[in-house]
Amino acid sequence: MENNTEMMKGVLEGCVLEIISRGETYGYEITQQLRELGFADVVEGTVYTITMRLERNNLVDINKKPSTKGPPRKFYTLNAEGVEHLENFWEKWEFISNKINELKMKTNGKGEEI
Amino acid sequence: MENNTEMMKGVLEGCVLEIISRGETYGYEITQQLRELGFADVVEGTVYTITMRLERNNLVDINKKPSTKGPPRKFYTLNAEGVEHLENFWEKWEFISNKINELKMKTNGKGEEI
DNA sequence: GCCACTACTATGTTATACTAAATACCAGTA
DNA sequence: TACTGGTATTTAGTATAACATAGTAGTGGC
Repeated sequence: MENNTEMMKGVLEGCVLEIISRGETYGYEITQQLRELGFADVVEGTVYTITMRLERNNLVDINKKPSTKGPPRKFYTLNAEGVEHLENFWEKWEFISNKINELKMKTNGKGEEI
Repeated sequence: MENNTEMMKGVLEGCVLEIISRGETYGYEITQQLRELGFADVVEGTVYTITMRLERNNLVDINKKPSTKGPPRKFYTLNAEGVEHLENFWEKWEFISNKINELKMKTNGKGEEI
């Protein structure tokens, strides 16, 4: 699929939060998980700007650990605020995706259902 | 619901295309329809920037008609390219919203389903 | 005349994802 | 040793889209 970047705005950060919520992880691994999940062309730079933002907004705790495969990793876990933020994200997602699916389902005329 | 504007990026234009596809309509009416659909805080300025963009990208035909209630209205209909663009939008939406819902449904661990 | 509603336009701001490049650590190998 | 490739983070700059806000204009009712 071609260029989805605009449609990813506002949701990619939520996806990263969700991934972190499942267990301590770090930027490089998050990128790979996103790719496995089907967001094939998400690149590292994008994920790092998000994790940096999460740091700046105090939604994560940080834990630096050495790696046997390269430079040290910065592991993230969600703090209380992060968890709240994530719940909030899913509520927003539910709300908006429902609205859009409603719009999609409705037929012609001026609003009658199928 | 508070601030969803980032999450609307990339989808609002698609919603406007969808509304136009259901019959000739104009900016002010599109705004009201979006509000009725639940996108309560979409303002006129936003819709007009979208319709201007649709014009610029040649996705719509334009038909100016007088109104008994105010200044003339610019009625839009989708042209062939606009229809194609709309179909494309819904494909992207299906793709991305499915991915996100998959992510939402999966539990902890490293990828096992519930 | 004044106000409310209808209707469009234009300017500047902000947030977010992307591009691209630089840096760094380690292991294997020629 | 030097080189390559995979792992891992940082940062500077760009593009895009939605938003806020203000301005312009036409109509009808008080």
